[in-house]
Amino acid sequence: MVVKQNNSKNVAEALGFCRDMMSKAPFPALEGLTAMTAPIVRFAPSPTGRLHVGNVRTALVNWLFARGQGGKFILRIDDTDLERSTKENEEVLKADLAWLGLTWEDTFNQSDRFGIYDTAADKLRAMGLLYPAYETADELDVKRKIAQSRGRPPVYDRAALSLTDADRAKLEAEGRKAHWRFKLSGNRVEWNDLVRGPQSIDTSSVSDPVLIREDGSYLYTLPSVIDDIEASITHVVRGEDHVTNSGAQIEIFMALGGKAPEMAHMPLLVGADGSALSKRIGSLSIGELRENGIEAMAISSHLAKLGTSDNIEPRSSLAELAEEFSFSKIGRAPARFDEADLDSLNAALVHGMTYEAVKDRLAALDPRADNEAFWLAVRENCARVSSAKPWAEIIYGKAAPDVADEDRDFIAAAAAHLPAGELTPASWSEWTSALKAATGRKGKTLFMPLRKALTGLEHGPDMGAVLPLIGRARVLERLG
RNA sequence: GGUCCCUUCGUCUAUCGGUUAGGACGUCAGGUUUUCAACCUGAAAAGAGGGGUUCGACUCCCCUAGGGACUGCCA
Repeated sequence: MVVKQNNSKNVAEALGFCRDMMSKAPFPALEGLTAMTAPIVRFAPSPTGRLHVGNVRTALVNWLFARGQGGKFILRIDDTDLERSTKENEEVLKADLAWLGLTWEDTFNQSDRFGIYDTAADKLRAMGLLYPAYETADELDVKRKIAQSRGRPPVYDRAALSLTDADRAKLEAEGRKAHWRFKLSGNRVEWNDLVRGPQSIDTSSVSDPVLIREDGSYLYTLPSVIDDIEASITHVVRGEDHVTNSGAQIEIFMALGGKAPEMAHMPLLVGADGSALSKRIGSLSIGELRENGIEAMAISSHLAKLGTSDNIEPRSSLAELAEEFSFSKIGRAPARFDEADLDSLNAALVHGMTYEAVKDRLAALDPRADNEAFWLAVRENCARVSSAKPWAEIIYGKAAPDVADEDRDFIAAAAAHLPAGELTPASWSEWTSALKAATGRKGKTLFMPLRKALTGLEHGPDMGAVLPLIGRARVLERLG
């Protein structure tokens, strides 16, 4: 990949012109235009921790959009912060995405590309768009506080712009190192956001973004733009916490000669209580969810539909979700993420899962559980696949027969009336009918003692299906 | 403080000036399953508040309240 430099100015201007026209055009025209080329999108996590629901939603929406349009999904590892990024986190992150089924066409690490960023930074310097500043973090902090106390917006005053060469030499001699800021145009930047509609950011109300730290390392902004240009990203889809950034980023896109991609900023998720999704839920990692027995498709289904005009219902494949995906279905208000809702969606999904879909996991749970009749009998009593495990023990292993004193004679009679031969799904009703005739018991008093004697529990899957699974030998043993 | 965004049943939402304000999840009731779950049927359940504009406002405008984002040498 190479930074495209040629004709940058003309192209940028032309695109800027188009962009203006488009932002004033009604939506259908824009959608028609963007739908013509297959999108290339990227998900760009920092490997500084585990994926959480907010991240996953962003990844998912990118993936669904790209795949729904026959496009490409690129995984970019934003590891420019060498301090906090680890290879372990990166591996876990990739494993989590793979578990979710969010496969990528291409992946790369920003940490492998510092040379490319250096080249682009030089180019910006040559254009006079990247300037050195020498304020320390503390000094900037003070400036901000003063501005605020005067009721002024805390925007960087560009003092560094009026530094002379001599001033700079002096500062450097004092041992100060420069950090580098991008010089914003001060114009209003406009774009037509795929979920928010026409947007504009007044870049005069925003500080010139620092692109390069004092230690020479890159902040998120510049590498992100460079990579988006080189990877030919057509759509940047992310959370609305990036809306303000977009102003500066679009200007950098233009400066570097790239066409700024289409943008879509989704409302953020909030917690069940309506507060910011930071602390508890924000830390709710996909790993925890997975360990809690939540299905990947339950997570995907919930996250894909939450905050959209579609009903929140389980889907069994990402392909279905991709087919149903549309930016136009996404609302603009923050949506509440409630783990309890995810749990019930998960249960609904599990109730309908086929034996084929769970076969391997059943085998891992308990080899005896790995048969279709068993799964079909117990799945509707399972809120998660792992809930099948105790049923395997109850059916195939040891159950603790629970027989009340007043039922002893009845249970003895039951043993005597068990239908002959191999037990089938029809055996249960034959058996209970015979017992009803023989003992005069009916209803709950007929049924419940049998269930408790055979399973030790007062609840559970349909006995008609369970009885043949327990089998004649164990039935007699438990009755006896 | 400033900028931007948002607000319809508990939750996710439909409505794009005229509707008995619809659906889904959840809840509750009934049915069914001789249990629970599942399933079926039904019910309760909403326009944040206040001003306008209009014959008519959930819908358009303003104010207030509440919520969110940004305002970083984080992403």
